[in-house]
Amino acid sequence: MSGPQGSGMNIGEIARRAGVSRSTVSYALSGKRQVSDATRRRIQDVIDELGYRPNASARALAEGRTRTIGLVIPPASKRLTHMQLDFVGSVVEAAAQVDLDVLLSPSGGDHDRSFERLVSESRVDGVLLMEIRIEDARVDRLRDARMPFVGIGHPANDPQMCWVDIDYAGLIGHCVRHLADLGHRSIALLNRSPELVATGYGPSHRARAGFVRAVEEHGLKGVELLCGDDARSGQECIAELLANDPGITALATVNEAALPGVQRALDQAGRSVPRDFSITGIVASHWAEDFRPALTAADVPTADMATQAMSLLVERISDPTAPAQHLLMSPPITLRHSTAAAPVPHREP
Amino acid sequence: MSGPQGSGMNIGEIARRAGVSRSTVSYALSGKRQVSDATRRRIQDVIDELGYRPNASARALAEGRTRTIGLVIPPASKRLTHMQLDFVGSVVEAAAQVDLDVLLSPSGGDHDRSFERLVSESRVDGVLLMEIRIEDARVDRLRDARMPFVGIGHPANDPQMCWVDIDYAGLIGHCVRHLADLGHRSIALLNRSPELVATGYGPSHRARAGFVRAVEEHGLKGVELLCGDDARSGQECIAELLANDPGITALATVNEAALPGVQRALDQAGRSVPRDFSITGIVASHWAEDFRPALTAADVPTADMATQAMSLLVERISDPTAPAQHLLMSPPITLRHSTAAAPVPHREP
DNA sequence: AGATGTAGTCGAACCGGTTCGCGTACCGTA
DNA sequence: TACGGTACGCGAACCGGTTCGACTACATCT
Repeated sequence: MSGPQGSGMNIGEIARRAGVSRSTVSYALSGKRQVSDATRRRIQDVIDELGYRPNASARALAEGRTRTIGLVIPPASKRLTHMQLDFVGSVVEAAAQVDLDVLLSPSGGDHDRSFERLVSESRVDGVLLMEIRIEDARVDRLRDARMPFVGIGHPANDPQMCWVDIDYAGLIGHCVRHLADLGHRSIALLNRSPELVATGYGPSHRARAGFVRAVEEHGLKGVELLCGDDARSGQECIAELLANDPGITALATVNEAALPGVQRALDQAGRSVPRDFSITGIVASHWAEDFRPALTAADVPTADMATQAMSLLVERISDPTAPAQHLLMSPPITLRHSTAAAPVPHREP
Repeated sequence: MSGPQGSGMNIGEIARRAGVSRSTVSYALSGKRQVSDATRRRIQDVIDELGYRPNASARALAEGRTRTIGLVIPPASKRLTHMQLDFVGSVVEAAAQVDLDVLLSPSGGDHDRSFERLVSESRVDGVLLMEIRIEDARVDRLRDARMPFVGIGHPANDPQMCWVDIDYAGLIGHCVRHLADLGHRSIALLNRSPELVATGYGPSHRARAGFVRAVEEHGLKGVELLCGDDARSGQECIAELLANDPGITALATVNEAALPGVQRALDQAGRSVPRDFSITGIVASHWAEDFRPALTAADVPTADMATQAMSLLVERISDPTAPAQHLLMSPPITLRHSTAAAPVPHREP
């Protein structure tokens, strides 16, 4: 019934009460050797009666694995985006599916105590690394320590590393093409904050690259906006855009948190979506559906990514020498109601 | 330099290379007994050279504590609110401050494997329990297992339990008084989702109680709205409210996630804030500042709460017999720009 | 000089599991 | 009846730390 905290509740005690040796109890529990039905039942009865659960630390010490993985998240000071939050939730759920626990480590800087504990004290069997920068010292640190890990996102060209990522460049390319097909000639990219971009945040750089390339390919005019990850910044950014570049008729965004502000700025400028202005981008699906009108966008499949990353990690833990795998996900653009044909240009008479 | 994963890197190896016994290395590291400067230096040199870090499981087993706490969060399926997210971040940060790691356990239901592991396998030294319901089996389970824990939120009257919470009833009372002082006579409470309220979610019930009481005290008309935790629901809710009860001139909210929708509904109805309609409530500060106009609201001090909860937990871990403490936080209402004097009633001639 | 104290170190036991090698009882078979 | 195989269980070693008691060498006090 109750927990094993207080009293001397351990495998030896179970063994004593069941009249067998400690090893027999262990085997009865793990099934790694045969134990007679009668004995097993007797042991099980004692266990059920006392509510015994094996001590995790002792087991980890003996087995040489902790049944725990580390999840390295951006530090709390930089507020997590909703997408990241979703991802954390999905990871925890995916881990629970395979009976793994998740240890959280907030680490942006490189010489982080919590991160160091993770890699060097055998606290976890493997690590999921979020918000990887294009040059990222933590990747080297993990490799150095021979700690199995999978990146959520990927650094610059590193074929030995295992990761799952979203194809920001390709997806933004699709968004641009979609807008071009609708007749838009001048469009903007709403990117993340200048600080984040400056640290070499992969998705921002790749979104930019995809944008520049696609804009060129379709012969469009393109403007990139660096915008803080909050509604206020979004409002300011878009207000400024509309003032300076009134010819812009569409927006592709990778900055979800700014969306409420985008909406306000458009409202204030009297631009109605999608009649006067189209919006699309890469957005977690519930944000897309929270927007009015619902956003036509590439829905980030956070749950999928988490599951994939987890199974990659599990595989990597069981066989660290296996060849590295990369998964570049490219979810389709879901058509909703925020994009439409470009407005007919207002010609001066 | 590198980590201790691969090779036989343990305290015995350090001892051998430094030419001392294992216990001496242990004492040199912990400082629990005197070790001569010369020896200590020699040991430290070896450690630095090899990059040794003690194995966490072994240490936990020997010391009888894991230096890890569990954070029980609502399951991922129910999307976490921004406030909860903030809180998770703050907790992790507060834990890092005192060199504790955080193990995440998503658990809403009662017979959760991950939760059970937490309480019964000695995986953590203590637990922080989020989203406590008014009747909550997990509280009993933790007490049963003699696991030190602190609630974020509190169940019905339970003086032995240790918790930190926000004074929803009192704060909503303050909000109502603030609105009454401004001359509003008909106001609404924007509460959380019907499902959540049905499960006996404390804050919702206490907010309701505080609202009902204050409305009565000030002789106002009050309407309670149960509203899903997302912008869409917020929009529908408020649209309906404005249609059915056009006399309502102000809103107190405990539902942050619905705010963007609230804004849209008011815009569509042509009500301008704060001229035609006032809004206040209990809101994480950055949401309050993301709103336009910025919200006059009681800012939830998530970082504070996390720090307080953490220190309570640390204390409880070191002395489980200490008397239980409760902390009912009541942050002041920050005056911003979303409330103003009630509009002059439109009299029919 | 002998008694006393103290700083520094060692060896062994312990934390609570897992795993390996071996012994024994019982089975069927030659 | 002797033999080999199998099913079952035991004891001991091990995982990598911490901690306690004891021992040594040397300084101090009387």
